[in-house]
Amino acid sequence: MKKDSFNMPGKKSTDSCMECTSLPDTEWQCLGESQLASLDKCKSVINCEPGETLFSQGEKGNGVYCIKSGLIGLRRVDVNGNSVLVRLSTPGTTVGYRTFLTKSPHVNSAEALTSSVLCYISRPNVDKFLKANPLLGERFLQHFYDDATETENDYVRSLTMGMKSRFLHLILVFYERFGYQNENGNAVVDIPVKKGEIAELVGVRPESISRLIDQLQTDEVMQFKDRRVEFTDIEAILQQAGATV
Amino acid sequence: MKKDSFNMPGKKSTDSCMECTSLPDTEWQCLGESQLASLDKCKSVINCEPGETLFSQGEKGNGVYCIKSGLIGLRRVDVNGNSVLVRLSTPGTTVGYRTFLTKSPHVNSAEALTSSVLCYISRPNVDKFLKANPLLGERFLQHFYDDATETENDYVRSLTMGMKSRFLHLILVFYERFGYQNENGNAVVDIPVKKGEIAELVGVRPESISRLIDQLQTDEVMQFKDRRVEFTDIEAILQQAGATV
DNA sequence: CTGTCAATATGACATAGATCAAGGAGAGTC
DNA sequence: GACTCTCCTTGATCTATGTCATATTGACAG
Repeated sequence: MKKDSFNMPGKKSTDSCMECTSLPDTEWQCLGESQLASLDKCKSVINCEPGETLFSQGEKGNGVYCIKSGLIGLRRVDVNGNSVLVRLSTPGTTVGYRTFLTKSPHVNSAEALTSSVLCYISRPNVDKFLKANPLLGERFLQHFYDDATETENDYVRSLTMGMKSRFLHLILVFYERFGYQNENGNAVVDIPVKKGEIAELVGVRPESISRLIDQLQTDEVMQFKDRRVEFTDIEAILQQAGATV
Repeated sequence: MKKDSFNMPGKKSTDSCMECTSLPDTEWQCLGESQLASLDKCKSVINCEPGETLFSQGEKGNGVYCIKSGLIGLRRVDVNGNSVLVRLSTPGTTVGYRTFLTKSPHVNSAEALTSSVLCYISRPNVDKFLKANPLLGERFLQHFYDDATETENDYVRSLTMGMKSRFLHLILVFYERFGYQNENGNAVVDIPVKKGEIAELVGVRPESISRLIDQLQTDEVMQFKDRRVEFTDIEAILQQAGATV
């Protein structure tokens, strides 16, 4: 539909796992060279535009998607149509692996939030590698553990802290992954999602985020320019991200 | 400190796993008779009074506790001292197993909410059984999966639904586990925790729960007598437990 | 039977977010 | 350059829940 700048079907040069810049961040890294080569042969590379769905909640899992680049959101929609972004997945993360731990269908939908490149590995092939290398399963278990712990943290935060703290926490998470220093030596992040998606991540309405950003700017805590955030009062940010205010 | 009606140190008759009424609900059930006999020898039986702590968040895990009877609450206290009951564990559940999946310390504290009887199995012994019977690990993984899914559900509920829906959902969970029909054919549950603990489970203040119960009674949705709840309008309960009202 | 303590209830009030209704503002299209 | 869309902002108002201070109740101790 839109520009296909990232869709270059002919170009296969970066499709090999061994050359993938995200490989070190993946569970697959524990596979040896020969197994990685075999993975190359059975995987398929997928280009996703923002809004495209990888799988939907309720579907049974047919394979996993390893993120090479981009950003994937795991979304949950409840009976009343309320949508929450439960988790974000960045390059190196494999999404959809949970249905391999048990036989249950997907509880969340996965959708591309930015233009993303993914490698799809079908269920039988995943099973093959899991069997061939027990380490792989352990890695996925560790990943699952980390996800679950993080969700539990988010749960507790949602019950004990206000929107402001949760928002600042989220911004700090983005900063950890994507932040840098600008020419003034100030901490800066380019938030990879829309404001409306921030709202879905914090679990509030977009209007509330809008007003909060307003307040943070007049309080000179941080400055927003489009999706670029510059931290002007790091102390306040760190303090309020942990404390109920 | 209090009456020791459940503390009968001399009485060993019900200490055997094979005779434990909760055995069928445990992961340990997959062990054969001989292994269960060996488990009997290395476990120790613990009687816990309400308020007693099994382990605290931040501690490293030294073993697991299998609940024979009673009720255990997993509690998380945040930096500001806000306490949340993240999860309840009923007989048949083994608590503290998470630290066996990875090497991380406990993220929650575990405490007895009612008089409880538990069997403690030390880390080396757990390791021994895990090695001897791979099925045991699988069962714990399944359990972990279910816990994580439930926490994710709670998380979404906390973001999308009001106190009333979350409260009713909790009551229904209690009903599923402990409910029965009374002489009038009405659904009844004896809530196993204090109102203040209900508040911690729902993630609100005790005063709010107090007022909510008041409202539910005048709306003739349910009647409370001490900890006994009688459902008078099941339709309303089911509907509002799912819907944002 | 009275004092004490924990748990719960009640009332008055404060506030965080939701809701509803308009109004910009930027990107792609004609 | 005007059109339309989606995304975002802003203002007015409403409501759920928190807060704080003060009862009440029931269990147990002396």
